Amino acid sequence: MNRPPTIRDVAKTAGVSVSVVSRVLNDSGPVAGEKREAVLQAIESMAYRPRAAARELSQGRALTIGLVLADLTNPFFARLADRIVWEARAHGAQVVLMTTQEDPHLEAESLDTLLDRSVGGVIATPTGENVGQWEKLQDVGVDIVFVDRAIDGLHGIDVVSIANARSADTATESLLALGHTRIGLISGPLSTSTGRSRIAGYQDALRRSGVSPETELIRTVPFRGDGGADAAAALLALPEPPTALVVANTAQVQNVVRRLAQLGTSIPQELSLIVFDDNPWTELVTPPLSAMRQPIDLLARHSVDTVLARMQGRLPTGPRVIEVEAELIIRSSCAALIRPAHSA
Amino acid sequence: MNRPPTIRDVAKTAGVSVSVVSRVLNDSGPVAGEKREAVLQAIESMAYRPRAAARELSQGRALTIGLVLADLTNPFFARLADRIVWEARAHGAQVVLMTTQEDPHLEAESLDTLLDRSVGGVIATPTGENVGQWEKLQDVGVDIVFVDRAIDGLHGIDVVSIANARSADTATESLLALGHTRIGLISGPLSTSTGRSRIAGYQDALRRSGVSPETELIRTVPFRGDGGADAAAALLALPEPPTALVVANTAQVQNVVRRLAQLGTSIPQELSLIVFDDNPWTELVTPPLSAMRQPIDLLARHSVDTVLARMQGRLPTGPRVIEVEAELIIRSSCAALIRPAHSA
DNA sequence: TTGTACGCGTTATCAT
DNA sequence: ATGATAACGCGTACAA
Repeated sequence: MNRPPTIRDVAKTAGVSVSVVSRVLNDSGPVAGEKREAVLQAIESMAYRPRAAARELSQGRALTIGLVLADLTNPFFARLADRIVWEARAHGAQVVLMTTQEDPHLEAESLDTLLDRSVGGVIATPTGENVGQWEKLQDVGVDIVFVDRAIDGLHGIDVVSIANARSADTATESLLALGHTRIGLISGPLSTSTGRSRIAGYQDALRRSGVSPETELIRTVPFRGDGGADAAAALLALPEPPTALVVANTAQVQNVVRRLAQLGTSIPQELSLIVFDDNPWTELVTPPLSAMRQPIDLLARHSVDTVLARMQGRLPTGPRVIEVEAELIIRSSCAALIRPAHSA
Repeated sequence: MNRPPTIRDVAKTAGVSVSVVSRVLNDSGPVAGEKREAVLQAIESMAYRPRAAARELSQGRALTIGLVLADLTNPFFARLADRIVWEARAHGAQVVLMTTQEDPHLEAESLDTLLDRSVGGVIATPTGENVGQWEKLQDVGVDIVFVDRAIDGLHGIDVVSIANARSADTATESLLALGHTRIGLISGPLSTSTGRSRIAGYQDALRRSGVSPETELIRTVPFRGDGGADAAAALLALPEPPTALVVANTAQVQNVVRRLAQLGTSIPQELSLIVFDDNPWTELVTPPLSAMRQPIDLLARHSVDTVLARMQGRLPTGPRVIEVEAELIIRSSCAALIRPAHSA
């Protein structure tokens, strides 16, 4: 139980004043060469480390990033968290992690807590609610970056995501190229830009091929719950079921795939399938699934870069919107349409 | 950019002194009923929230838990993190997350950082190195709980894990019951108690059935890298390959399964398989894999309970060791041995 | 370069 | 028994 040395201890043994020590620590002013040496020496020998709490208190802001994710059970978010922690560390920033479990109430609580902790910035996958809360955070100067999703009613917030419209377009197009015209789409809530963009991309691809999008083939489901699985089942139960399916709600991929497996739907014979987000297991299932691979490391890098840049005030005003490309990985879950669907 | 109210602001508008406010806040002393009301009122109306940094600074310790995990890419750790964050939140504690990527160097860095942040406690899956660092942490009064793994050379540290020996025993026994006698084992490093215990359990089960454990069938591999996959391949390349395999290195399950899939080893015909840790995808692959399910929520709950209890000094001295039971989930990756192996 | 006030919640001391 | 006051913890930043 040793009391760690303080900056004053260092100053004392180095024979200088605390300000000098602070100077060399943050390189925030001129220090005589020898004095600097003495200080470095003292720091080294005493194994001095500045206390984060003290720094935060005086600066009113911590070099800490609040990471507010939906849940770590989802491999996509888990890997995102892994990379974000990694990137943050590389920049000397810490990450305090919170999960919303897609529950706006929990999200609200988390935001309050982050306020208490006076974090400098937040990277989040918002639930879509709590607009007021987010604004309050902004109001006290916390920099916010939404990653993967953005929500309505909130302006001036940086967003890092994949090119959603283009990705959905690409996926849909590849299915069209195989002769499919009845292509189902399971996507995220319309309250998120992600959901809307993916639907738009899907529709664009369809129209380009002269296929008119049908409402019954588009299902938007919440990020959490059995919605995705149910939607898949419902689509298959349609009088004229789709011959191909795009699961563009990243959070629901697992549920949908599981349900499909339970239903014993033979893939790709009965149904061609493309899922959003490529996981280690997508190639382990039978058949290996074609997937839109999201460059998670890029999402992570850009989010961290953006928050940190904002925190250090080295970003122009006005929201920064970054889109990275997803890549279609072709495996064995898509087949050419043998028996074309009745085109009504 | 509003400056949040301080405790003195609250005291002022409530017409009392700061001590009174502090009293009601932490309920650390008697306060007259009406005054208390006034204070609560003021807090409410001003939306006052105490700054965490100030509290930490004065107390020298934060109600923050450092969570040091190997990596979140592994679904086991990801789900563990998810539950730990959840449990911590339920107790009003925050979690700062760091990953070691199984690299002792990164781990050392993380520990330093945690020291700076004066976290009250740490929950970790240690790499096995940095014994000195861990001791230093202990020395300054940070409470440490190892979860899932424990390491040698470090005493007086609380450990929460599954009953490793028994689990390996159970898995092995179920294979023996199917007639297998040449059962391979891929386990974690011998430097971890986890690795050793699982091997011991495996051997016990074997001996109980009159089968003498053969060294060539036991492979210990590091938590990271291709070791697990290579070990699996090596086992299958043996002159007399095993007819069943237990993958008891949780961190390597993914690698092993992937390699097995690449090798086209037909399961369970050529090889019966039991893996440690049950994931959403273990039942999605073909065939669905039998697995030892680890009660992740219990691991999380007990680790959080333990650190917090320690932090609040309400635990007797002497390390607390908690073991929870894992459960064998039978699916379709194990079959009775048709053509018994030559018993030499 | 140095001295010192400051930020803010906590707690010990003192007065009522 | 209550409430008020001041000192403390520690790094930062500005004035001297």
